[in-house]
Amino acid sequence: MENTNAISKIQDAITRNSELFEGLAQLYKLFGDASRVKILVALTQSEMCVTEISEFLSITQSAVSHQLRILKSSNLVKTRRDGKNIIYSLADNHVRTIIDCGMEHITE
Amino acid sequence: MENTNAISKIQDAITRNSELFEGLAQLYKLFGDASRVKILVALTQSEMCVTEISEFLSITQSAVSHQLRILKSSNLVKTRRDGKNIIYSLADNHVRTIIDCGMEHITE
DNA sequence: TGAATATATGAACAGTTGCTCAAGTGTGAG
DNA sequence: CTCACACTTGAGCAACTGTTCATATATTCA
Repeated sequence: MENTNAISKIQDAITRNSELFEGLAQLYKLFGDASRVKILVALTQSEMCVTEISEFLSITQSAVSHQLRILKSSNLVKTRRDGKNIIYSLADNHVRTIIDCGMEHITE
Repeated sequence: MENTNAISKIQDAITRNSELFEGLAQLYKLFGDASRVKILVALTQSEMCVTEISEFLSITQSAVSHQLRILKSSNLVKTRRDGKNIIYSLADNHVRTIIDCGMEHITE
């Protein structure tokens, strides 16, 4: 049964790299919420402060702040202070790539 | 304030395409679970039946079946029957691309 | 310093998710 | 037909998520 054998090699590989795929799922979970995706998409275009973001999402500033905290602690966005404002921007270019990748699947 | 104006254009664009980004989030939600990611990764290597999948995930065959139903109704996987078995495979190549895309972010 | 603005944080709560268990459907072998 | 095997389905439930509300912190300006 060489076919079954090939499959058990795949299964082994996945079992061995279990943590890696859990990390992958964890990453995708961040993109799996409409508010967060919209925030990230907005930030691909320009850096923004919290108030600006909460203006176009129909959720409170508090909710935006909660989401931004999640995105920041996952290193998808970074911050800098500008007077009273805290300006959020993408931490790296992977975010753009990942969004584009998903968009391609959807808009086909 | 031309900068604020630029930002409100971004905000408009996101508000107008709101449904699109909700779809994007919906897509990523599918990849946002370790069991599902592992299933999808396995299927990038070879088609497999339900029992084979449940062998390397430490969850019951029933749980696998539930997840496969989600993946199938979202058109990420397709099925064919072979005797008593139902063989699952990827519905298209976007799944591979999306997984690769995420892996690149993680393994840096 | 005190008021106003911008953001963060914690508690609480409704909605969702992924699992298990039990029971069901479908297929092939004897 | 009946039994065994492969898979599906629905109910139930514990855990998790995203939001709101109330409150706290930080900065600027008068």
